[in-house]
Amino acid sequence: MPELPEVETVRKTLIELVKGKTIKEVTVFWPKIIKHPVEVDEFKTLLQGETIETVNRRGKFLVFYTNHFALVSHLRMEGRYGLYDPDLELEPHTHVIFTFTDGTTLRYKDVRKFGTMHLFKKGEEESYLPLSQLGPEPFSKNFTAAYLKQKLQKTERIIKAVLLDQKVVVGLGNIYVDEALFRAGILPDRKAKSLKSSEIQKLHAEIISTLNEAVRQGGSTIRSYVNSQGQIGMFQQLLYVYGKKGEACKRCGAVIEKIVTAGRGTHYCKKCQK
DNA sequence: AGACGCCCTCGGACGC
DNA sequence: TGCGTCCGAGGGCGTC
Repeated sequence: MPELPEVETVRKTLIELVKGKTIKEVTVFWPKIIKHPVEVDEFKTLLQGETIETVNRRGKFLVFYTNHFALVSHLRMEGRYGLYDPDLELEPHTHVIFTFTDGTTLRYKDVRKFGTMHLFKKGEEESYLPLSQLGPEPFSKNFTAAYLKQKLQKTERIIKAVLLDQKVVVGLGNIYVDEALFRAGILPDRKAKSLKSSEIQKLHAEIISTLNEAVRQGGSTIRSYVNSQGQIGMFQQLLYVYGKKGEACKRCGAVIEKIVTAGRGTHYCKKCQK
């Protein structure tokens, strides 16, 4: 389930595979992946002859830039990109194929068909959903403890729900929210409002350091995540609570609990987190 | 403002 | 034990 560290790792590997390639043809087997333009034929036609200049990331979205367009792609849980020889047999769950003028193909696979693609004229992508409402990048100077404090104080929601909200800060999903809250020693179902300044400072620092370490490790491979060159991440070895229900806490030895809160499976240590 | 349903598939859990 | 069935997993957006 790609969150910021996984998407960043995909971006780094993907850019090496596609930079400078020119699109000859686009094939779409599952049109519902394409959210904009509404007509899939238009999506295919607009991309013909376009050359990929770079691949950026905004939150958990990949953004492919061509001469004239920005292709905004979300992998959701199981979306994957890979470069293939055109005569290689199509694997199951292949939904979109970009065929390049050099004969290679970029294939998008997604078992659950949850992923999305939006194509906009370059420069317009930030003005429309899905990018228009996003909060600051966690590594940017705009994401300060003071900013986070202000966001936490004016909501009735629990802290986990707030951290999952991409309008507040981008990049955190279920894994890294649970991990950052563990590292900060904060229970996931605390009211966001109830956090003290010292706790917010700690949480802010742990969000950044957790994501930073995960990026350095190439992300976490929990179920199926691999980067665009088929390599798994290594950060799962450094997880404290996510997916550890019933196991001993690495810090105190207490049993890791799992509850459902904010509509998500939520893991925590009742001794380390207050 | 915030909670909830929907999208989608399949592997693992569960029951007989 | 083996097979069939069911449901949890999750991000973002539209709706209430």
